[in-house]
Amino acid sequence: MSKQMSVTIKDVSKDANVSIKTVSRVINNEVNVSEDTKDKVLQSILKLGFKPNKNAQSLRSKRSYMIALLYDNPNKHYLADIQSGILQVCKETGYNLVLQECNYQNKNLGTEIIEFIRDFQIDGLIVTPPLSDMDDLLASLDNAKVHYSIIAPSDKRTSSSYVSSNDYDATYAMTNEIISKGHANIGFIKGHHKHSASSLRYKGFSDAVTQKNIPINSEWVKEGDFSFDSGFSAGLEILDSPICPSVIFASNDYMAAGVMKAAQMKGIKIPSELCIIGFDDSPIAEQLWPSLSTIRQPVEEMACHAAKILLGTVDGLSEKTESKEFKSELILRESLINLSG
Amino acid sequence: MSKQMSVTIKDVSKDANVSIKTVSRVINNEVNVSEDTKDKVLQSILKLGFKPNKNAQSLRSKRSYMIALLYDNPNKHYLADIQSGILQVCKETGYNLVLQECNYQNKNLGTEIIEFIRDFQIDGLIVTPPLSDMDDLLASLDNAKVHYSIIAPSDKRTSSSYVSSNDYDATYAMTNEIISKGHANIGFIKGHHKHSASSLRYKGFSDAVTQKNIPINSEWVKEGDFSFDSGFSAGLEILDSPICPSVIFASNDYMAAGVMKAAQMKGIKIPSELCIIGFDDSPIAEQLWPSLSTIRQPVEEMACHAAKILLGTVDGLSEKTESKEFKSELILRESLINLSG
DNA sequence: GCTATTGCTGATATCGTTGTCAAAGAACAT
DNA sequence: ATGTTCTTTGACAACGATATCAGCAATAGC
Repeated sequence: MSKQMSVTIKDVSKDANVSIKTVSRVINNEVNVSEDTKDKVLQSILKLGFKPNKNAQSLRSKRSYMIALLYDNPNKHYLADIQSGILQVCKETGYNLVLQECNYQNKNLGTEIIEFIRDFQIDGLIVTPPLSDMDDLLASLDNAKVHYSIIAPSDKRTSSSYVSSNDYDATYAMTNEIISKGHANIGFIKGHHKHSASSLRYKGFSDAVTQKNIPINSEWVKEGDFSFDSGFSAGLEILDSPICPSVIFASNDYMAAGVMKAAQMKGIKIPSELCIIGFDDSPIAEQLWPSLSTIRQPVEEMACHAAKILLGTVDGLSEKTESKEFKSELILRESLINLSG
Repeated sequence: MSKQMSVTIKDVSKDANVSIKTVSRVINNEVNVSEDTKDKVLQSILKLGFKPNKNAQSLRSKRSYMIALLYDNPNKHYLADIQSGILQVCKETGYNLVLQECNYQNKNLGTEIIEFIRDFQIDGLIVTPPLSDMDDLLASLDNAKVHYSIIAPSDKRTSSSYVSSNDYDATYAMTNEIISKGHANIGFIKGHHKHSASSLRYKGFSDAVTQKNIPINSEWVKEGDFSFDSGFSAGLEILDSPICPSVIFASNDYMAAGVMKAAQMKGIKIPSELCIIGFDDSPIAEQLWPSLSTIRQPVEEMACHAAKILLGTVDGLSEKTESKEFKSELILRESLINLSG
């Protein structure tokens, strides 16, 4: 059980009385190995507890069984969800996940990533927002023939694999929900301008109100950056307007939480005097009081799928998985009620 | 610039007109290379843009330049902070970080981890709570001569490297702060019983009140598991008592947030009718209204230090870094005020 | 002046796999 | 019986680095 030196392919080949190449064939599930020898080899592998040395495999076959996650500082819960989604798939397939924090303002990002991939023979990448929309980065990757899959790119690319969510449809639907509750004075806080989701979410909102002939009051539309603080200050500004909206729809839950704090500090009662809507269904949504109406995205599932796509292309063996758009779900909680006035 | 094939040590040796071993010597900063040849080789390396192949290095030298983070599902912000701390050091030193999610109830954890390390030739581990206190796991690691450093173990081990925080002192100090504000009816919500921090924090609290001759009302002491929900239900229970405490001290901010929601739902005003204290200074502490008094631990810094310790032992070259206890800081915000009644 | 030590260098084996290619044997067609 | 194809197998090179060890100067010690 507690062997000091690890068992190599050579030991197996001796034990099974075949050549090392044949053992290699069995390990890699190659064709043209007779059932008999295959069994024999598998027996020996089991008996000796042989595990192929990944570094030797990588060196020879130029594959590392490692994929990397590229991210730039999105919110931590989002990142954590992404990670667990990917790790699930990794666990099943024997791959490992390496983290690579990036700075999207870094001019040499493409070059550095490619260097990193070469250094460690990384088999593939999963790219998360806001990197998902950096065309030059993606072009570099394409150029270097790096396998990757993208989470939530702004435009559905035909060239590469991605998973996306229906941000537009979701905000559109939520806006109609708000309107159906009798609200007509609606504020909106946009997300970080570099994230493609920001414009999609705003468009879903603005299309919905426009179609119902509700005017957009520009005083009630602010731009944040998805952080609590930006939501807080945007909230303060909006609530300083001569006339306040009866709803503020923030592009994510953290900004919504910021708005809630701003309102509470000003003594504005939620939801009776002001309704608040978020996006993402972060844990905080349920933890606030009153709890936050929001839109749930299956982030973990999306990441899971992105990993499957990636490994499908990397690992010829597993079946190919297709790009997919995930559907969001409206979560109605205490922070949105019928207009009382 | 866009070489198709990568440059190998052989190419460098040809270009510099020395043996490959000499190039290897230069790469690894070995002694006994004359300045002249060293310069020559460095020139060639620069000129050709040579980067050693990590897999070949690993295969031969049994080092992977990868360290792994072992964790079991602590809260996501905590984990994210830990990750960024480690990644900082990794970036400086050229190491990479691999994630390894564990289940502390897994009977074979030790064996599996060691297998994982062997498979990928992982150079070292950073162990986070609650795994930090699993003696059998640590024993397996010791036994297999795995390098590791521990974040926040319960007892300061002499054998291995660790970073710890002064949980006991911090809760002790905070409790005195509470008492000095005139409070004598104090509730406490313990953390997950498997986390060593839980007992330390409780002990800091109980010692402080006992020393001031303040009795502990067992109805006001509940056990949670560090989650929002557990704090919420513990909060509800405590606030259902015939007499309510004037302060509830929760062992982390999430549970404190749960208590806050429970109080708000019951119409109890914070902080005038109930003060709430948390621990960790999670982002949520500042986002709540009223904002939460809490204790700040330099988690990221601690992780940073743990990584330095680990790499110090793994990588003989860099200087050794010592185990260290980090000091926490009391953060006093709106949720704690002088007893008004 | 002769041996011992030290500093620097290179030829070659080696790590543990996979890739190449050729050969042996079975199956089939002529 | 002979040639052709297909399946199964193994010998050996290769991946790109480090380790070992030996060799050759140059210096030190006596």
